[in-house]
Amino acid sequence: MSDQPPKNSRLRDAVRTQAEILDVATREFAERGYAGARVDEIAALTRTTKRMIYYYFGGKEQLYIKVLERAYTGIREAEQAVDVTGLDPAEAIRHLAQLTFDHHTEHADFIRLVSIENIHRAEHLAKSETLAKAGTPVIDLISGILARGREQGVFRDDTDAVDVHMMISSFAVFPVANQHTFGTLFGRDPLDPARRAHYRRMLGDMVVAYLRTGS
Amino acid sequence: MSDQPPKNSRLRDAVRTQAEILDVATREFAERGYAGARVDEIAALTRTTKRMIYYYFGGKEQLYIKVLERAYTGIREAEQAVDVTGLDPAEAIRHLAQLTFDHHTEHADFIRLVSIENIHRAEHLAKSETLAKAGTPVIDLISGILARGREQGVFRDDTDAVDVHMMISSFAVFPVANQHTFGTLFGRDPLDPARRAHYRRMLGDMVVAYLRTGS
DNA sequence: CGGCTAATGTACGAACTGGTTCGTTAGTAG
DNA sequence: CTACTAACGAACCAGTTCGTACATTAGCCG
Repeated sequence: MSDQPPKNSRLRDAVRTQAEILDVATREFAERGYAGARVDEIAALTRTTKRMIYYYFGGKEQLYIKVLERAYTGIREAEQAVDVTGLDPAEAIRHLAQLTFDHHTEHADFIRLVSIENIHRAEHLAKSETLAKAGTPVIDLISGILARGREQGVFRDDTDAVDVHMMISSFAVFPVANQHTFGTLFGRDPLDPARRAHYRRMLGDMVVAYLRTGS
Repeated sequence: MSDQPPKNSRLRDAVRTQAEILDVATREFAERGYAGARVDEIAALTRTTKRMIYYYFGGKEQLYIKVLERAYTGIREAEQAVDVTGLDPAEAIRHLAQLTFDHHTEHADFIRLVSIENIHRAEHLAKSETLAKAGTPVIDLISGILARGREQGVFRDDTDAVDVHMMISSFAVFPVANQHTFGTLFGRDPLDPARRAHYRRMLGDMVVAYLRTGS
């Protein structure tokens, strides 16, 4: 039981300070949008000062881009971890769709950042070198599933992987992205646990039913 | 060919001034978000001055709420104009879905405002008396179609009108709401005319295929 | 045609906000 | 132990932004 100082006992720790700024900034940008986010507010919620944001990131915009990059990295990693070996095509696409649904409904901040970025016509996304060249593993995965489905004659063949990904994403994103307007107008919280489970099944059924329909 | 002064020759016209402010404000808010929109900019794009925005609307937030109300009124009216008499249930739901798709892809400003409003957790929507109590005609329409479909034994019965509306909306909203991030990441503009027609058909097929699947 | 009021324009100010300047200190290499 | 540098903090600044006070006038009503 020695009293060794824990790693973060260092008063000055570049890595930790940067990580803390990114964490707080992610919340702030997701919460208030790019224009609505306040650099001073981010600094205040950190153990450090505004000075360090400019020291490490250069400015509000560069910080926002880093936040975006980190958020997208999260979903890329989740996608790469998906394994559908041993599943028949219908089971495979359902599995992938429902994992996508789970990921989105569990990462509202990410969805909010994407919405915000679309309001800005993806101008920051375009500026990011990391994200521009990063591949999209999920497309390859879907391509493989679709190919198998067609070989076996169980899937239609007039829709490609990107289209199917869009179909899945649409239904996985909507309850999160439009939770509040939808909830207000229809008096029904789309993320209520029971409803969420129902939508999860709906999504799987929907994608499989669509793909099985003759073209 | 008399030289009668046209109606808008009046230098002072309350109705016209208010309408012009609302038009410009809609564009500005949809373009830059609530926090990003500038009252001075809205005024500058109008034939009148900032003074009048405060005179007629009271402030930035009330103006934004009016903009929201007008945008929602547009889609309400479109929904009320939908007529599916004479169509069998599958045809009817496909028709409605594709009209929804058309409306959304043609009204990007509305979709952007909805995204923005969700970032703000629908707090302005909640403040609007007009919108809070306004009904949602489309739900009744869908209810009727679903009921007929079930009577005829062609539709599953574990999904209600609001759920089906959400399914339709998801796929109709996504290409517009996420046009830029999706386009950037997958190198494919989801609103490209050819693609748009393909997605329109996909949506119809998808909803019908889903509803026909046994529960 | 006189006067009353809705409608309008100008100029300004207080608070906010992104970014910077200047100086300080913790940690470590030698 | 010393000296050097990466890491840091406080105060400040210039430009912006929502909102308002004050002055003015178009258009209508009797």
